[in-house]
Amino acid sequence: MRSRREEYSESTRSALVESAIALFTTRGYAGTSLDEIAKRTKVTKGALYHHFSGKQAVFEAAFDAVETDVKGRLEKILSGPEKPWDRALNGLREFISSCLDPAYQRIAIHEAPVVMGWQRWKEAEDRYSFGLIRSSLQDLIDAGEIMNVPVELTSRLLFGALSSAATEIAGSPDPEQVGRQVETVILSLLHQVRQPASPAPE
Amino acid sequence: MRSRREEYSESTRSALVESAIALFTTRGYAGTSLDEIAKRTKVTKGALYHHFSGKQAVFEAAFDAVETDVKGRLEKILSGPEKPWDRALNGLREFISSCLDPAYQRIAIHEAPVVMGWQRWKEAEDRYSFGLIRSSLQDLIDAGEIMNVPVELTSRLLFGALSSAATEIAGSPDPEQVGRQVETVILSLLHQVRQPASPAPE
DNA sequence: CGGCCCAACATACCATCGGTATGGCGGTGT
DNA sequence: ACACCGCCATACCGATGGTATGTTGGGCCG
Repeated sequence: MRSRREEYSESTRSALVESAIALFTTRGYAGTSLDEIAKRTKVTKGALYHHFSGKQAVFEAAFDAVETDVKGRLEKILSGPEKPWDRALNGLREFISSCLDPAYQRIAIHEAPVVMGWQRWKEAEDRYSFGLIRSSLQDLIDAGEIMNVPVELTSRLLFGALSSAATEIAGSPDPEQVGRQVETVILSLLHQVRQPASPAPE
Repeated sequence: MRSRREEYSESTRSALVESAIALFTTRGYAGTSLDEIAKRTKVTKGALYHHFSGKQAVFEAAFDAVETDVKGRLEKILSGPEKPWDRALNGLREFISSCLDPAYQRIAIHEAPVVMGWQRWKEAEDRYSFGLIRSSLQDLIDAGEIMNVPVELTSRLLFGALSSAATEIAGSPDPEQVGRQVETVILSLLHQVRQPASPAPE
């Protein structure tokens, strides 16, 4: 049972997270003050510190929010009825697309490793988008679609490449076109490790 | 002609940079105060502000130092007498090796994009390690060793993948072994793109 | 219904840190 | 030798993350 009290509390908390996402995205972690976040939410710093233990905690809540969002969309696609290779391909497109979201890109990709520390970031990513990329790769191997590459490491390489690519895409004047280019390059690499079971369809 | 005055000045400046590199590497940008840097160099903040316009400038000087170091080693290898493919291979090994340096990894790879801003970082990287990677790739294409991939974009992907890989290597209990694994995976991807002249995608 | 309790905030304050303004000492050119 | 100025020290300010304490209003018990 949720009392009115708890409703209000949850409401202000999510409002704080929303403000944090907006400000962290535009001004970055260091460039945003807690007073700003509080002011934008129309509460005081006291309220903020009631819900979060500090600035780091606020950031991690924002990180959690954007990651959960992306993870949801990816999971939906990756659990579809298509064949493994097609699911992976759609997942790839969706991930690139997600990386174009300024919030995800700045908070989750760029600032998170620095703010949270690489160790914590890596552990967190295991439960979010990176985890999905890795399991997708594992699926492709299990289905015999591609060669038996080292999953953990290859996932890292892929994730790093895609993250860089996403930044490049977002910074380009024609994101759509560069996006397709990225897809082409990635596929032209992946195609090479694809098992000879199926001859190249395209 | 360098007077004693200038010698002293240059000496303190480089000492400041050295301290900055050490502190930024261990505690990160946000976790390091200018007072600490000054204290470690046995000068005051006044001296620091005489040589640098602010904290950002100190960081960029540190960035410049570590990047110049890596660039020097890479250039030496990449201008060797070997064939393009072998030079690139050696360059790859050297870059991976360089990424294992905690200072280069944390300052140049992780914090720089956040601290300097992605735009400035990208422009700076063009003049350092990324620039060398891109020109190496261009050389391979010019020499007909690999397919005519989009150089700019593929370099970004490579750079991103290698950076992630380097972090993974450095964080592993057996860096040497993971390092070789990275080399294997990268080569197994690139090696397939290596071919007797073939037409290009758009 | 009345009064107590505690979660949910607000207010006031402190320490630290980046940055600035100013002072002084010593090398250097004339 | 004398003035000058680069090199660095000292003192101070405003902003910001964090803390300590005050206040209010909903929930619950008698």
